[in-house]
Amino acid sequence: MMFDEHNEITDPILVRLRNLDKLREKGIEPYKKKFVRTHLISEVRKDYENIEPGTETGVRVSCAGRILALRTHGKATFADLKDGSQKIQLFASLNQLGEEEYELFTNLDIGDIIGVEGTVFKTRKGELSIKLEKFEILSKSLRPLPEKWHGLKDVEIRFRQRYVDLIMNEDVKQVFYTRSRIISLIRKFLDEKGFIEVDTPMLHPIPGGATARPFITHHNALDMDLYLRIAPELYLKRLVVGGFEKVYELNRNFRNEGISVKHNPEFTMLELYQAYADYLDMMDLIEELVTYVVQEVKGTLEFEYQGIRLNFNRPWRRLTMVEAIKEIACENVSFETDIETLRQVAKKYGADVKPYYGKGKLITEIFEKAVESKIAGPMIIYDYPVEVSPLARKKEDNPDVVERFEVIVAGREIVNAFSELNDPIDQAKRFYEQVKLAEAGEEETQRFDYDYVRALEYGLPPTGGAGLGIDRLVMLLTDRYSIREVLLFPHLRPEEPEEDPVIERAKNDDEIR
RNA sequence: GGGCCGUUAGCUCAGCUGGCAGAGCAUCGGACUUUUAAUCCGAGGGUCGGAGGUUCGACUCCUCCACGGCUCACCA
Repeated sequence: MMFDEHNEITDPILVRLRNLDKLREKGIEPYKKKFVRTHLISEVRKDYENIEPGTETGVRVSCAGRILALRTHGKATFADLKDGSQKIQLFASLNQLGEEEYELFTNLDIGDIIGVEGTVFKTRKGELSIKLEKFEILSKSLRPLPEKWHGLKDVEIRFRQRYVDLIMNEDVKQVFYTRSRIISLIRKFLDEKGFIEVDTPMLHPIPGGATARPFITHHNALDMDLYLRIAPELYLKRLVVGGFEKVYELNRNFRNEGISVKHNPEFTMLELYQAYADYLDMMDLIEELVTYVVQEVKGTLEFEYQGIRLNFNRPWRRLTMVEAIKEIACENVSFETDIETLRQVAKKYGADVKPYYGKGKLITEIFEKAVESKIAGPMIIYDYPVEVSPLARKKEDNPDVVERFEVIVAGREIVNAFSELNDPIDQAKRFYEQVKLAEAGEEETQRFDYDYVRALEYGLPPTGGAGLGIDRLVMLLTDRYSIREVLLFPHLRPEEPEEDPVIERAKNDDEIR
């Protein structure tokens, strides 16, 4: 019900629409195009935070921001103003503003965006404030903000209307400042090492570079299906063939898989490739990169993630997959173990063992089910089975495994890296093995990419490559349990449009016109 | 996709074994020139997520649906 028995408007949006109308009746335009401010609120705070209570600086400043609280006391009113940098108290008095302006100020709604001009002073209670001389409504807010004390907690509203979450929850805003910082630190680190950032296609005719189900889309003019990329890997290595010896791409991948606390359909990856390097060089580079970022962001290399103690001091512990299984799960398995035993062990840990799984896949299953989640880390797990690594170079003294490693932190993979397979004949064989697996019924396999093999035929220098999951790194450094907390707009099902009095108003205006 | 849990005023939440729908904040009206979760007086505000069903009677029990959370599976 939007009207009560006295025919008063009770719907909060209608109340605010009425307030908007009142402003327009007074000839005040509530949506301005520009406001020149002299100070960010943080600058005012920085310059005058230390003045004594009761001090009038006489210094004039103009600031702008959103009203988050209003405390009226008859002929004087306090308000909290928040801009992108900080919050400050405003003091408005009838004396200073005059009757008309003062009434306008007390009738502001919480959430309104205003520009102010006044002098800096500190109240007797020691609150740094701006004594208003002038103010201007810059944007009228038509929707009530959540309650000031409990704030916004409803997770669904927080994600659907992230803008409200960001207004209300400073810690959420900090997560995204940190995210931005992490990304720019990574770019800075790689740029200084002589890497160049490149943009390769997001629309792939063949989804490659990873094992995952792709999103399919369609190009109308060419009448062809295209896939949103699942990884940029094959394009980046083509660039190494072309002579870019240090390249990286830091951008989105798309995978048509389940959504969970660790998975979003689109997520951000860093992939980097360095010519004339191998996976051991990648271990060093990744250790250096990650410890640099951790130190810059956390100020220390030892911290807790969700109660798990992490220690990023170098060198990180390095174990082969088989060693890790032995040490952490106390299972003595290897490529020497007969396949039936491997199957039994894998099943024991809950793996869904398919008949066509070879020893390598079974060992990987055992590692993932029995070991991975128990590692605090960071720990480097290396010597991955060739069976699960179709793009990595085989180890010279052991053809069962490849020169590949993953970095595990808090039970999760955050880095995957290897010496790139640069033998075109071997690569073609691996693609054929993937095709055979697909025929055997494996749902997720890599597709045969003829042009990629052709590129290798020209000669890919020995190359080391690595991929780093940015979202997961951000989760670690911001201590967030869910990936949604580090994505500004995590994927959600569409909602039913709610009734919106503002849109109703717009429709009615149209009818009048 | 499976399992478990949740959805009550603008927000945060109560609401017992089925019996008149509640609080705080916000809003509206009034008082108040140093408050800061301002205070004081007064008032209004609900399709109890949606649709069915059981019942004399459903926020409460049952079924289905929607959305969300956690979890398992696929995956990073």
